[in-house]
Amino acid sequence: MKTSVSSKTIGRLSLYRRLLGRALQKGETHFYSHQLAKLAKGTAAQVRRDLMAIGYSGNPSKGYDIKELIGSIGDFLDAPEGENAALIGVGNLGIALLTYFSGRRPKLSVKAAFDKDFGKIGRLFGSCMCYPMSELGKVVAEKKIRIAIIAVPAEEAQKTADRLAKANIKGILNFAPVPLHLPADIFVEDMDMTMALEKVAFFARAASE
Amino acid sequence: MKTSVSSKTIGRLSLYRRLLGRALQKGETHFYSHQLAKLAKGTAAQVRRDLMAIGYSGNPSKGYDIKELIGSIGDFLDAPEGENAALIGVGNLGIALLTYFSGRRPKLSVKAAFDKDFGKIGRLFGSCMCYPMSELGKVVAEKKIRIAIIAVPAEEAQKTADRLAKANIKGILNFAPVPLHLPADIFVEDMDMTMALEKVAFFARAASE
DNA sequence: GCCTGTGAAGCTATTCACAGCT
DNA sequence: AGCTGTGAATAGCTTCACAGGC
Repeated sequence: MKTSVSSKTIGRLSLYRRLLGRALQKGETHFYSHQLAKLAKGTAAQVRRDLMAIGYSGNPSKGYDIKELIGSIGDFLDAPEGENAALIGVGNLGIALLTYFSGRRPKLSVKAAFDKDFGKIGRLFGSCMCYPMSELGKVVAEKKIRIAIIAVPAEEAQKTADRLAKANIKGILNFAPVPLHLPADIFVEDMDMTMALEKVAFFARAASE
Repeated sequence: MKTSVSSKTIGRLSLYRRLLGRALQKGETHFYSHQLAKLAKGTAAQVRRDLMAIGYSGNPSKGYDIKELIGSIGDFLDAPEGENAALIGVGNLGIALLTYFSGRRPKLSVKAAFDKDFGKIGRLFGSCMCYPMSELGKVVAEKKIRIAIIAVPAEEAQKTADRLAKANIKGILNFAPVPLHLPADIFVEDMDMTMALEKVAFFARAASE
C-alpha cells in the first residue's frame, strides 16, 4: 500500500512535518494548504495531493489541524519502533553528519559508527561508538540497524556498499560521489554534493547573462 | 541557449564527467553510451539524449572519445574564467564541506568563508580565510564570488540568504533544512539531509515487508 | 466566499524504436 | 552487426478547474 507513494512525495512530507512543527511552536493551530505551500515553496494543489496520498483529510472551513497532521505524517513515515542507522566513515564529513543528525528526530538515530582507522576505533563520537569494519555484521544485527550512511572516500564506496548489503542493510544514504551498484531491493539515496555545486555554478552563470 | 537544458541533465553531465575521468585514468580511450550508462546507473538512450543537449557527437563505430567528451562537457558546464564560491557558516558541517570541495574541480573553488563567531573570524580554514558577515559585500565583490554555500543553522538560513541576495550572489547551495524565499533570478539547490535520511528510512522499511 | 478533494488536462522526462553510418 | 542521433510514444508529475461543504 505505502510503496505506491512516490519518492518526491515522501520527501515533501518530511519537509511539511518540519515546517508544521515550527508553526506549532509559534502557536499556530490550523493551516490551509496554500499556507503550507508557501512555506514549502510549492503549490496548494500539490500540498493537497501529497496529503491525499497519506489519506489525511482536512476541514474545508478551518483547513488542517496542525497537530493532527503532524501525527498523521508520522504514522505514515515513521517505523513505530523507530529506525536505527549506522554511519560508515568517521572523517570530517562523517563527524559533521553525526552532529547534524543527533537528536533531530526521535524515531531516527545513528546508533553506531564504523571506520577502518584504528585511531578512531573504540572512541566515542558524540554518543556514538566507533567500531571496526570487521564487526559490521555483528553490531548491525545486535542494534537492529536497517539503514546506513556512507561517508567514505569515493574509492571505497562500492566496497563499503557491498559489505552493507551483506550485512542486510535495506537503505543507504550515499555521500560518496559515485553511483553504487547494489541489488534492486536496497534503496539508495545519493547526496552528490559535487553535482549539486556544479549545478549551482552552471545556473548562476546562466542567470548572469 | 544553454538555459534550455534541464537541471537533471546538468546534474548527470557533472556525473558523466567524473566517471569519464576515472575511466580515462584507467587507460580507456573510448566509450559507448551503454558503458557510460552502466556506470552512471542510467540508460543508454538517456546518455545519448544528454550528450545531444550539449551538441557533442560520437562516432557510430568507435563510440565517444573520452578525452574529447570530457572537454566538451567542460566547455558546456564551466565558466571559462572559473567560478568562485563563498561558504557561510564555519561549523562542523562547514569545515567538512571546505575540505570536501577543496581541489576537487580546478574551475570551481571556495575562496572565502564567513561566520558570526568572533572566535573563527580571522582564522584560516584549509586555505580559506574566515571573515565577519559584515564584510560579505566587500569580499564577494573583491574576489568576484558569484555563488555561495549556506551551512548555518536553520534559524539563520533565511537571514543569511537575504544578505547573500543583497551581495549580488546568483546561486546558492543550501544545506539548511528550510526552503529559502528569494528573488526568482537566484538559483537555489537544496541539500536537505534530513529529508534524504527520512526517505531512506521510509523505503528501507517499505522494502522489508 | 473560500476552503478541500479530485478527475482531467498539461507538462516534463524518459524510453522506444528505427533510419543512417561505418 | 552494432553503434549513434532522434522523432514518436510513454510514463510520471504537477497544475487546473470545479463539485461539494461549511
